[in-house]
Amino acid sequence: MTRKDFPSLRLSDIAAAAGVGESTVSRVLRNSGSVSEETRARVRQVVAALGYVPNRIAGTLAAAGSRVVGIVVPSLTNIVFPDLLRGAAGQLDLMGYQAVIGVSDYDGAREAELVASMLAWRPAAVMITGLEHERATPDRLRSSGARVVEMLDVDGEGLDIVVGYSNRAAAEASARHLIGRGYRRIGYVGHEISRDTRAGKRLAGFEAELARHGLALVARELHAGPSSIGAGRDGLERLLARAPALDAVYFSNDDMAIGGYFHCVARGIAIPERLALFGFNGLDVARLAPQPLATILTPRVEIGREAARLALADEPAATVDLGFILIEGATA
Amino acid sequence: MTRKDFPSLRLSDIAAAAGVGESTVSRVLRNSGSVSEETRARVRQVVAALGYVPNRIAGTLAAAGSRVVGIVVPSLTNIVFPDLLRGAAGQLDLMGYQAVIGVSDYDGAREAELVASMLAWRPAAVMITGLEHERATPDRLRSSGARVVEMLDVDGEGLDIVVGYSNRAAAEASARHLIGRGYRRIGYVGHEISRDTRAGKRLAGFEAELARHGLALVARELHAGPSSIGAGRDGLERLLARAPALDAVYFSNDDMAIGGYFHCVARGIAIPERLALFGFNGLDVARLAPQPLATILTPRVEIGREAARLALADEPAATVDLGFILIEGATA
DNA sequence: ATGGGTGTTGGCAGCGCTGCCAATGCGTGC
DNA sequence: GCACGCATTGGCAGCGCTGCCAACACCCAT
Repeated sequence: MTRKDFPSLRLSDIAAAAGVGESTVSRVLRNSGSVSEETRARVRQVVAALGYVPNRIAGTLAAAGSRVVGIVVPSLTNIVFPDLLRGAAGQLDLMGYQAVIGVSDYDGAREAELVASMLAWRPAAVMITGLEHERATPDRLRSSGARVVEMLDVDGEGLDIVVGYSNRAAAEASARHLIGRGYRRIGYVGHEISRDTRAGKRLAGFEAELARHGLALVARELHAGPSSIGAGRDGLERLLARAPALDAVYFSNDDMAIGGYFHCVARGIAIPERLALFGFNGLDVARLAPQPLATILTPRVEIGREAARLALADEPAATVDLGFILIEGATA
Repeated sequence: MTRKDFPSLRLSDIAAAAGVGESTVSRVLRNSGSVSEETRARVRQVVAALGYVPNRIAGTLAAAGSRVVGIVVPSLTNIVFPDLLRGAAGQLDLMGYQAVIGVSDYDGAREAELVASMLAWRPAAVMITGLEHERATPDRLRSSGARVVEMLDVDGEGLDIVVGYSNRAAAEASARHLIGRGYRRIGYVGHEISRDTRAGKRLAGFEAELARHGLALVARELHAGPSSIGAGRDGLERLLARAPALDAVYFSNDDMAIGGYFHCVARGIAIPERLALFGFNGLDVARLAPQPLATILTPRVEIGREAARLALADEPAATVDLGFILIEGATA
C-alpha cells in the first residue's frame, strides 16, 4: 500500500452528507452552540458512518489556541520523571489536552532547543523541571504567551508557576535524622551535580546542616554521569576503600542508594550497625527492600498532576510546595 | 500579567522587517529553494533579533503533513515503557519529529480513544504496543494514512510495521533453562494477564514448554492489578503458603521477580538452593542485585529507536524481531 | 396583527503558513 | 543582437477549520 495522497474526509463532506451547513457540524463536534437534538443525532450518525476524524491542526489554527502542552524532562531513566509525566499526562487528558514530550538528557542547551521547538506548536503551557535554565529559555518562554510551570524544586525564583518541594529542606531533614541517630562520620555518594542541579542543592543543604552541627562530610565520591544503581554500587565501594571508618552515607538519590545497599548486602556489611544509608525519592524498590531504605518520599505524581492543573487554570503565578515525607526505614 | 491576545509575530512581519517577500523568509527558515547568501543572512538576523518562532500549526496545515508521531504506551510505572519512549523520542528528535504521548493504563478502550485523538493531529506515524487491540483501533489507523508501528511483540499478525521480540520464545527459553538446571516443581507469580497480553503470551509459552517436557505448573498466583515489586513480594508469599514444596518460581516480569527476591532475602529463603527465581526484562535493578536475577534481557531502547526509524522510513510493512538475551544470573 | 424574543441554521472571512507560478536580472552561446 | 537557461525573488491561492454575523422560523405578549 502506498502512503501518499490520502483522500481524507473534511468537515464539508460531512456537512454535505448530513444535509446541513459546516457550522452546524462544527457545533455538533464541539458540543457548543445550540443544535436541535434531531440534527445533532443525524450529524453524529454520519460522522460515525464515514469514520470522520476532525483535523485538529486546522481547528487549532482557526481557533488560535492549541490543546497541547509541552513537557521537557531531563531523563527517562530515573523513574522519577515517568512518574511526573504520568501525573501530568493523566490530568491533561482529563482536561482534553495532549502532552508533547522532550528529553533533554540534563543538558541546558538541549532543553532550550526543545522548548523552542515546542513553542512552535503554540502550546497552551510548557512544563519543565527545575528553576535553572539556559539564558535564552526564560525569554523565549515569556514572550510566547504560554503558561510555564517549573517542577520539582521550589528553592529559588520561578518564571510563572512552580510546583515542587524544597530540596534544601529535604536534605537538611536527612542530615538532622542521621545526626539524631548518632552518626558522625558521614560520607556522600553522588552523581554529576553540575547538571542535576536539584541533586546539587541537596548536597549543599546537607553540608550546610552538618556544618550547623559542627560536622562536615568525611569523604565524597562523585560519579561522572547520570545516577544509576550501578553508579551507586561502585561509588560506595570506592568511597569505603578511601574512607573505611565511615558510619553513614548520604546518597544523591534512591537509585544510587539502592546500589549502595546492594553493595553492602553482597559484601556482608551490616546495615545499619556497621554503616547507615540514606537516599532520596522514596522509590518503590527502596521502600520494599528487605531492609526498607531510609529516604525522603517525594510526591512526584501529585506534582505532575497539580502542575498540569495549575498550568491550565486561569490563576496568577504562584509557587506551590507539596512537601516531602521522611521515611525512617531500616537502614539508618 | 494577563494571558490573552499575545501579539505574536508572523512571517509577514519578518518579511517586512527584512525587506523581502514572505516566500523568501519561508525558504530561509526551511532551508529549501535557492536564496542568496546575502538575503539569507539578513533574514536570519531579523529572525534572531525579533525572536520570531514560526507557527508550525499553520505550516503543517499548509504543507499537509505533520512532523508529529503519536505514541501510546500502556503504562509508565514499569520502566520498560519509559525505556521504549526514550529510544523512540531520541530517534524522532534526530529526524526532526516530535513525540506526542498517551498512557492507556492497559485498557483497550482507552487505547482506542487515545489513538483517535492522536489521529486528529494527522501524525506521520502512530506507535503502539502489542498486537492485540480493540476492534475499532486497526480500522481507524488504517484509514488514517499514518504509518503504524506495533512494538514489543512479534507473536501474531501486525497491521503495518512490527518491532519487538517473541514473548513466546523467551518464555520457552526460560522454561528450558529451569528444566535444564533440574528444577521440576515450578510455580508462577504474575499479574493481570488479560490486560497485559504479552505477559499472558509468556505464561502460555512457559506452560507449553513445560508440557513438552511432561511437566506442569504446580501452582500459580495471579495479582489482580498491574505488576509491581509489592505485588511480586506478596504474590510469592501467598504462593509459598499454598505450595511450600516448590523449587522454582517463574515471574511475569522483573518487577514481580525482584519483589519475590526481596521476600526470600527477608525470610532467609536460600536462593537458588531452596528456591530458584526467574524473571523477565533484564532491568538494572535485577542485574545488579547482590545475586543477579536469572532473567531475559529485552532490547527496549533499541526497539523504540528502530520502531521510530522504520515508522518514518519509506519502506514496506515488515516485522523485525530484535531478539532477547537469556541472562543466567545467580537465582536459578 | 405587530414587535420582539428565542432557538436554530448557514455563509464566509481569515487563522499563518507553504506550494506553485510568474517575474526579474544576468550571463552564455550562436 | 537575440534566444535561452539559471538563480533569485515575490504574489497569492488555499490547507480545514472556527468565530462572527445574518437569516429564518416560531412563539408569546401586547
